[in-house]
Amino acid sequence: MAHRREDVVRTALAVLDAHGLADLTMRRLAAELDVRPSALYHHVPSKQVLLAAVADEVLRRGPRAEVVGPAATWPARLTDVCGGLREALLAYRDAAELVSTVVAFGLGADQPYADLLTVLDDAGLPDGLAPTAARTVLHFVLGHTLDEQTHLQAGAAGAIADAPRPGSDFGVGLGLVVDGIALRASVGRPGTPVRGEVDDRP
Amino acid sequence: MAHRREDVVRTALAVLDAHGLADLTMRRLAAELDVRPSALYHHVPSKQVLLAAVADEVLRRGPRAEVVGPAATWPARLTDVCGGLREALLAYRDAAELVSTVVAFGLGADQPYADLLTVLDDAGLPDGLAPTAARTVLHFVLGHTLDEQTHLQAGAAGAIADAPRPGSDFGVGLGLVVDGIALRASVGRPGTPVRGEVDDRP
DNA sequence: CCCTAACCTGAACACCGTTCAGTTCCGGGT
DNA sequence: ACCCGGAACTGAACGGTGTTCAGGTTAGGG
Repeated sequence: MAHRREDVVRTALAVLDAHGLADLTMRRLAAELDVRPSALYHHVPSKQVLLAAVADEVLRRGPRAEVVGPAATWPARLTDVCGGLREALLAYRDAAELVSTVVAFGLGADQPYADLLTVLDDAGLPDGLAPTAARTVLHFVLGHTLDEQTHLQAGAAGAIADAPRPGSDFGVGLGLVVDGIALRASVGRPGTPVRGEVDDRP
Repeated sequence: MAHRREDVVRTALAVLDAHGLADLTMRRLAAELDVRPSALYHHVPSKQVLLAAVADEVLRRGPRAEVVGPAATWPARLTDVCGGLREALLAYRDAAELVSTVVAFGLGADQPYADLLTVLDDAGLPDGLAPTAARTVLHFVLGHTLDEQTHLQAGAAGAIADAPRPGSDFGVGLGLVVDGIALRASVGRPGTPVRGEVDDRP
């Protein structure tokens, strides 16, 4: 059939979305491509690398929608980036879990951190605080969205008695972190704390 | 040999600490107990449940050191709880990864969230904000510590060119979140933002 | 027209979590 | 003293996993 690496990654994402991360197995993926499992190793050196590529693909397809322009205040831009990341993760089954582990083990998916750092570099934070702030925001977004997606899918299955997160939780929690950063920034001083709200439709 | 469930969990924790989560396998654990793998299923219904029990054991052994008294301000108590949780996770190899996944999938390890909620209930937050704030703090501590432990162990192995996190990162990042919460609290108003610093020895 | 390089097969290796019928063995009640 | 119940465990298997490798097939450019 003569597939290419691109086909493998795309099909892997399709299997992920349709059957979940636990069912994204090399044998299953090979069957979907009508190929023997060993053939996959001509396109990808290991499953780890494959998963990293799938994570990158999820983020690449995610809505990098610049809802607010580059002229907006940094809290508005930061909130925008976080909302886009969350939507990208919620768009595919188990994507939050996948991206979280890929990020945690440093196998790829560096774009979100880079994006956050770009925005925070314009916030006028004290020296060296921007990377720490970026990591703090990233930990929140990944942790929250993983939590949200897990409970969402648990609710979609038969698991009753599983209290779903209030839909506004993301915006509220993110607001806490953003305001904490704003306290250290030279623009957006306290007294006029920036109540960055995020677009939130389930 | 007549082992009990308690022995299994304790030995599992020892294997985790000595060889890492990837090597904590039912067969390996059985060998360590000088027993056949099937014997483990008389003490534990599945590996998932075993891992949850190990996570709980990690947290139980963790320093619930009440460095500050119950009479201290809530930001000080919150910082104390978070520092204790971090230390508990750093005390055993791969413990951050283990506890993070157990928490994320709701299989156990509820104590940290409960502890955070207890403290935040005294902060005088607007109605319904305390649980959201508790989850936000928990996501930060778990995410940060997982990151920290991963890079720590990557550095301990041969992986050079892996920039370790600055030791003060935890206290700084936590300070951001705590201050963001303090902005919403009726005690510890802005203008006197609480610079909660945490004990931080690597 | 041939040859190279990409692609793929078939078979195997060394693991993994889990199940289950049957065996061992010890402590306590009669 | 005897028996018995139950806890602990064995041995073997099942169906799965990621990965390796020698060899075969095939399409495209010189």
